[in-house]
Parts: sequence; C-alpha cells; structure tokens
Amino acid sequence: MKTNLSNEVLNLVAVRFKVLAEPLRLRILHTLQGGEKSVTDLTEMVEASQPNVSKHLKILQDAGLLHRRQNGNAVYYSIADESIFTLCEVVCDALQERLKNQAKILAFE
Amino acid sequence: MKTNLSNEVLNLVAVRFKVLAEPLRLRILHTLQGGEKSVTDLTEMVEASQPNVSKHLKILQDAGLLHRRQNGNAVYYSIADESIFTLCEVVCDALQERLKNQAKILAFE
DNA sequence: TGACTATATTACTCAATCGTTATATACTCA
DNA sequence: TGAGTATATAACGATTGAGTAATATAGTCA
Repeated sequence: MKTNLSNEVLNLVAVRFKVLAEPLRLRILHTLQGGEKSVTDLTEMVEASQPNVSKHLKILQDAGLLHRRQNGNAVYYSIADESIFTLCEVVCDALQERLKNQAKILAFE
Repeated sequence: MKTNLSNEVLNLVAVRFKVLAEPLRLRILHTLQGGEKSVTDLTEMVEASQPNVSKHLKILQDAGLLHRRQNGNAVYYSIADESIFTLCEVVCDALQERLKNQAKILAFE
C-alpha cells in the first residue's frame, strides 16, 4: 500500500474502525460467524439487554457489516462483510507478536 | 479464523480498533509511512496543534504502534507495527467493494 | 548560567456514545 | 379483534475522548 490516502478516505477508514471498536459489537459479529441468528438468540448468546443488542445491530447494519432478514415476528441478522474477520485476525496476530517480543525483552533483563 | 475468541481477547481487539478509530491518528500513521519524523515535522504535515499531536503520539506509542527515538532536543517517531497498513488496506478494499455493490443496485432500479 | 527551542503535561470544555428503563411498533395466533 | 411475543426507538444519566490554552520539562548553545 504505497497509495497517498486523502483525508476523506482516512475519515471513512476511521469510521469503520470506530464501528469495530466496541467489545459488544465484536461479540455480536463473532457470534454471527456461526451463522444467521435472531435478535433473541443474539441477546442470550452475548449476554446483553435486548435494546442494547438492537441498537448495536443497527449500527453494524448501517455500516454495511450485517444483513437483515425479517421472517414473521422475528428478525435474523447475518454477516454481510467477511472482511471483518480478516481484520480481527490481523489484529490478533499483531497483538501476539507484540506480547512475544515483550516476553523476549523481559527474559533478557 | 475458526477460533473461538474469548471476551478478553475481543476486548483487546476492540482497544486496538479504538486506537485506530481517530482520523488524526490515521493521518499521523499515514505520514509516518514515509519514514521517521520529528514531532515538529508531524505537527506541520498533519496540520494539527503540537499538544494535540503529542497526545496522539503518546496514545499510538502506548498501543505499541510507534517507536520513539530522542536525539538531543528533538523526538523522532516511526512505525513500530506495520500491520496497521494491512488493516487500512483491508478496510479500503471492503469500502470499495461496498460502494461498487451499491452502485450496481442503483443501476438496476 | 540564561535565553531559546522542542516536546510533554495539565486543566478545561464540548460532543459523542454506552447502557438502562420505559415505551412504541409490528407480527402471530386464538 | 385482542393478548402475547419480538424487535425497535426514545429519553435519560454517566463516562469517555477530542481539541485548546497555558504551563512544565528538558535539551542546546552562546
């Protein structure tokens, strides 16, 4: 990536990161990695209140990360953008690398 | 990534995303992609106040993203974790993909 | 040492956002 | 239609974080 990113693009990227910067939203996304879930399912699985889950689902959907499907009384959400898992993976790898280096430094002192 | 991420790990990932969720910090990182810069240089290049830049530099350094080198009166910062550029790239690609699909949908309606 | 420069820190204001409680909306089924 | 269930929304209190202005710290050089 040698591109010269404009401020506008960086703003959009920041917005995307902001959406992913909430533990509960990450938990929701991670849960949905197991496939489509209803709001009730999610509410139980992520152990949060229903209004709170609904609010975060809206944020994730507005960001284009989730797909919404209504069936009768229930609403089902699923992952619309798989790139988020790549992002999490890259972050996890970087964090592991960092911890490994810190451990190395500690061992030498 | 089929791993079952614990809440603790997701919290750490969220923290990392939070660090990257500020336009000014992204601008600083992007500027540093051109190589090590002093605080004064950065302050001019990202067009922000010196105290503000210093504050964000501290946040980025605490997160392990930047390396700090002091030479006399000046302090030089450089990228310590290249993975951030991968992250930005993945986000940019996803945003482009999304826009492309939206354009396609508009064209058919 | 004293003036100057570079960087960091503190105290403050303002805006954004999380989670909660209460309530609204909308679908289903008897 | 009316009761019951599922989801969304509104209003609120509390916290967090960005940017600024003022100041502290620390290095350089005459």
